[in-house]
Amino acid sequence: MELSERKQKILGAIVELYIKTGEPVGSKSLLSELDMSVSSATVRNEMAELSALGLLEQPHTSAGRIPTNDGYRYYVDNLMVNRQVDESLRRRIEAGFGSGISDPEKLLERAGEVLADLTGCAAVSTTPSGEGAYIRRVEAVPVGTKTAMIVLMTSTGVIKSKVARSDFDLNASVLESFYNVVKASFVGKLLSEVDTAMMQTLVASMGGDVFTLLPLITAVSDLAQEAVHTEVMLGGQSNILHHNSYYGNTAYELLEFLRRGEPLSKLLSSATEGKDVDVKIGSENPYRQLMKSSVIVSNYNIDGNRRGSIGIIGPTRIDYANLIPSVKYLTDLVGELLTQTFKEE
Amino acid sequence: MELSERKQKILGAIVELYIKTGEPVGSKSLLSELDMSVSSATVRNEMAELSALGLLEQPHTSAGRIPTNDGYRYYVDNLMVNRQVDESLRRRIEAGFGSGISDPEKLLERAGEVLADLTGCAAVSTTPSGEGAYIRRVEAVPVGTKTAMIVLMTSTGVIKSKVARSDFDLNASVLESFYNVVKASFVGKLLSEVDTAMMQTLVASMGGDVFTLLPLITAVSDLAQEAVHTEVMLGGQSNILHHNSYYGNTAYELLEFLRRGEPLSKLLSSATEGKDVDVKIGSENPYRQLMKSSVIVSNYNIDGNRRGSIGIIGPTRIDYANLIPSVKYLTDLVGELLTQTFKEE
DNA sequence: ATTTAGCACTCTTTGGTTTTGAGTGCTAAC
DNA sequence: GTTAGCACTCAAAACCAAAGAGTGCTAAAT
Repeated sequence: MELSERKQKILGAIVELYIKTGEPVGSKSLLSELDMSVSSATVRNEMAELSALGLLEQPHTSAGRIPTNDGYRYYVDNLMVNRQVDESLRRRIEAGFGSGISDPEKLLERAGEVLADLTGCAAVSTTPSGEGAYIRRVEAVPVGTKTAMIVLMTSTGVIKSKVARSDFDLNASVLESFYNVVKASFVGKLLSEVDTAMMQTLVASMGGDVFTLLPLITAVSDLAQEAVHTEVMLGGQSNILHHNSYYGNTAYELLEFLRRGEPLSKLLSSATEGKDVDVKIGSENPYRQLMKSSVIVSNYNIDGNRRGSIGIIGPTRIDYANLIPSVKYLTDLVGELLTQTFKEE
Repeated sequence: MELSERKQKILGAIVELYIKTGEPVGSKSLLSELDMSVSSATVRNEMAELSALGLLEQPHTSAGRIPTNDGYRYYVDNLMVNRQVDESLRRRIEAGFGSGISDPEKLLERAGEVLADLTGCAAVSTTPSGEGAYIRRVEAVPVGTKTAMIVLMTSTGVIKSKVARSDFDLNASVLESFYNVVKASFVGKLLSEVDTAMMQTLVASMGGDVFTLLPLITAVSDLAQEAVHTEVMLGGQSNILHHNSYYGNTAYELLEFLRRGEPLSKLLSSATEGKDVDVKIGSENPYRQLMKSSVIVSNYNIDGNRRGSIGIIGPTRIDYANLIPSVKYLTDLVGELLTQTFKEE
């Protein structure tokens, strides 16, 4: 869509003013913000044309204009200039991580909280995906004569644990054969390789040990499954109230929607293919509950591989110019932290 | 405070009716619920007296009565009969835990979610306190030539991990001396014994190894600190909206308050000394933000020792008779699950 | 001494009416 | 193409009246 320079200037100003004030923008109040040597009537004509193009709309006939989804989209794609993440903000972000959290789950949770505080939006973050990660180590720690805690650690530093209960005494020799099996069949394997087929052939090949070891081995497999799954975490829910106090009762619906991790997970993974930062505005979102919200998501990479996402959810009239860079900055930082921590030299 | 039998009956009925409907209870509507052979005027007189005693109040002169905090308190202490947790509810609770989550942190988080869903309130839960727990095992897993992931497991099944970075190569002999130190000075120790004093004497006694081992040992100590700390988790925030849509704007304030773990933690630990289930009503709570809320908290025990708490936060007009037993039931269940899992036979 | 019927009074809620004012679209002149 | 002017629209605010639920009080009844 081609717009005259003047139309662009007007559209941009309306979007920004509306983002700032939340009030529909009228031709006069727009002029007082913008130094243009034209009259309000001229602006009105332009606004009428922008409306006809579907970029602006009116809540009712005698009100000012607000941007439509397409209006925001045009703004984000063509008009907006990303603000720099300024020094003080950077410091706040970095301070938010405090001293070396190295558990990735905790780190990502914290990242969500930091982002939520910073942006005043709800924030989502996912733990690093286990795709491509392999099993680095497995331990069996006896906690009783017949029970042991199985601990699995992946190459991405994720640690999962679970108690396994056997019908037999877990004496030294049993543990030894357990470690043998683990060493032969699990350590170094990709998490995704540990599936039911693999387990079946493993069990078939085990012979006599199978009864004593089965519960332990099963636990290892369970943990591997768990570690592949990315977990979705949500923070800053209270911020939604802040925004949606206008929107009436949708706040509850939105919060309720965000509680369910599964749709969120889809949202994050579908987003941001290829692009640096993905912005979905209002009805561009695939879920009814997000029709009035915008979602800004970015991926973090560990060692150059995309491993997870961090994003924020806010009203469509969100401060794109400032927040998109913020999300990007935080995401990159998280990627760096994780890469550094788990770099294999 | 002594009340005539009739006053008790009236107060109880008002509390229950108000809890059910949320509307101030008038003398007539009360009579239609209650089969008493007196007139509304008599009831009015009684109500006036209950008001004078500070058990009832009126939102405005010409409205029905609602219970005051003291009114609720009297009801909970003297009038209420705990409902049984019925079969279907038990099943829902037990189903909520699915198949063997044995990571205590995850289990408690899940418990909070289950409780929130069940009660329609926000729920808080704490991870098992490390007080009295000892260090069961420590592992150092190399992730690079100079970095290792330190994993610590406690007797209560809590697992904490952290990456330690050294200036020296972590070769086999370094790891061996690390394990020696760990075996001698950490394994079997109470978490609370690992403090700065203990660390200082340890470092002093270490001699030449100190430079290579210090980062690793420090990490162990950090993890022990972390493991003593109970973590507070919050679930079901969206439910607060549900209730507080009446209350005006307090919902945001409340949510914002609940985000901060620290006051919550105090709340939980101060509560429920000795008692089975602790109920704090409105202004009985030590925080301004909770003045209009009630908190129902109960402890769970592992092996007979109090280890943490689970509770719900709702409006003062919460269904005490049903929810108090529910909280109790869930708490006991969690205690049992954790006890079973980590029982040392 | 309680209980009750009756009544005047209070105060929120509800709904309708009016006023206000920001903002528009159109027309005609520049 | 731009602008001044003007009639028109419509949400929001202000105002008012009526309705209704509920009370407290008094005086009679039990």
